[in-house]
Amino acid sequence: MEFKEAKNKFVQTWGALGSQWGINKTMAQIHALLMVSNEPVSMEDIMEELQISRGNASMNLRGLMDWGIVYKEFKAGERKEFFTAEKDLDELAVKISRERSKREIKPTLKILKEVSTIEAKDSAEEKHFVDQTSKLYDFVLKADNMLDKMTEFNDNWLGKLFIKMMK
Amino acid sequence: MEFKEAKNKFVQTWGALGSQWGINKTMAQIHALLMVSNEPVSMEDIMEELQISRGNASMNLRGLMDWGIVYKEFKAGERKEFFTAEKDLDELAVKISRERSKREIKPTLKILKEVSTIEAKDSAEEKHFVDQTSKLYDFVLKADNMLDKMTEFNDNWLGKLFIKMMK
DNA sequence: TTAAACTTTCAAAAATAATTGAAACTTATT
DNA sequence: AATAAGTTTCAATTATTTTTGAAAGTTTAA
Repeated sequence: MEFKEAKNKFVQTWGALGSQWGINKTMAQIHALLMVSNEPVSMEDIMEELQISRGNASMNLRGLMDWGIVYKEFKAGERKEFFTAEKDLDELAVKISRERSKREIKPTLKILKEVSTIEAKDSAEEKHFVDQTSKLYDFVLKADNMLDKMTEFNDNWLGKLFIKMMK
Repeated sequence: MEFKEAKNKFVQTWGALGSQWGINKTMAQIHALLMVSNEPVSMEDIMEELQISRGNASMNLRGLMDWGIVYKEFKAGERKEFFTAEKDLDELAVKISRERSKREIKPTLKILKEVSTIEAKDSAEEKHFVDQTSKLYDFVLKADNMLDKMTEFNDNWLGKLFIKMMK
C-alpha cells in the first residue's frame, strides 16, 4: 500500500468510526486528516482533500475547535488561516472526556437525581424504579469520576505506574 | 414529580443520550423502559408505552438481544413473548464493552495496523503519518486492553479494591 | 475608504437513518 | 390440516441530519 492510499483509508475509517460514536462523518474526517498532517492545513486544502464545501468545512472546524482538539494557526506573511490537531493522544483523550462529561454526563446525572428521588409510595413497580435509577445514578457518577481521575493520572507517577500495569 | 412523569422523563432522557452515542433513539428508549420495569414486558406494552409500530419494536428488540443486554422470557400459559433487560449495571457495562470492542475497536485496530506499516520512504510527511498512526494503534490497543481488564476486575478482590480507590 | 481576500452563517437541498404497516412466516391449538 | 396467535421482514414512507452555496460579514492592505 502506498502513502496516498493509506492516508485515504485512514481518513475514511476514522470518519466511519465517528458516525458510530455520534460524531458526524466530516468532522471525524477533518480531525483524522489534521492528525496525520505534519504541518498546518488550510481550509482550501481540507475542502480539496475531502471534497466538501466551504460551509461544511467552516462549520466542522468550528465544532472541532469547540471541542478544544483543533487549533487555528497563523503563518507569517499568509493571510489565510491554517489548522492543526492536538496530536498528543493522552491530551486528546483528556479533552474529549472532559467535554463529554460536561456536555452529556453531568446533565444526565442531574436528571437521574431528579427521577430517582420521587416519593416511591408502596407499589413494587415504583420501588423498583427508584431503586434502579438510584443505582444508575451511582454507577454513572462513579464512571464519570473514574474518567476524571484517570485523566489526572497522566500527571503523577503513581498513575503512570498503574497505567503501565494495565498494558 | 409523580411516578409516571418520572418514568417518562427517564425514558426520554436515555433515548436522547443514546442518539448522542450512536444508538438509535428507540433502541435506547426500549432499553430504558425494560431497565426500570420490575417484570417482563410484552411487545404490545412496549408499542403502547412508546407509541411505536410493531415492526420498529421487533427490530430494535432484536438489536438489543444481539447486544446481549435484553432477554426473551416465556410466561407459563402465555403464548406471547416477554422481554427483560440486564439489570446488573456492572454486567451491562461488561457486555457493552465486549461488544463494542468486537464490532468496532478490533476492526479499527486491524486497519490502523495496515496503514501504519507502509514503507515510509524519506519524506517528512510520510514519516509523520507512520509515526502518528503507529502511536494511535498503540493507544487504541492499550485502551481496549484496559477496558478488558476492568471488566475482568469485577471478579477479583484487587480490582474491587482499586475501583473503591477510584470513587 | 475602497477593494480584495478570506470566513461565517443559514435557508434550502440532498443524503442518511429510522419507522411504518402489511404480507410472509412460525408456532401452537383444535 | 386448518386456523388462530403471534413475530419477522422489508419496500416504501417519513423524519432527521448533514451538506451546499451564495449572501453577509470581517479583516487586512493599498
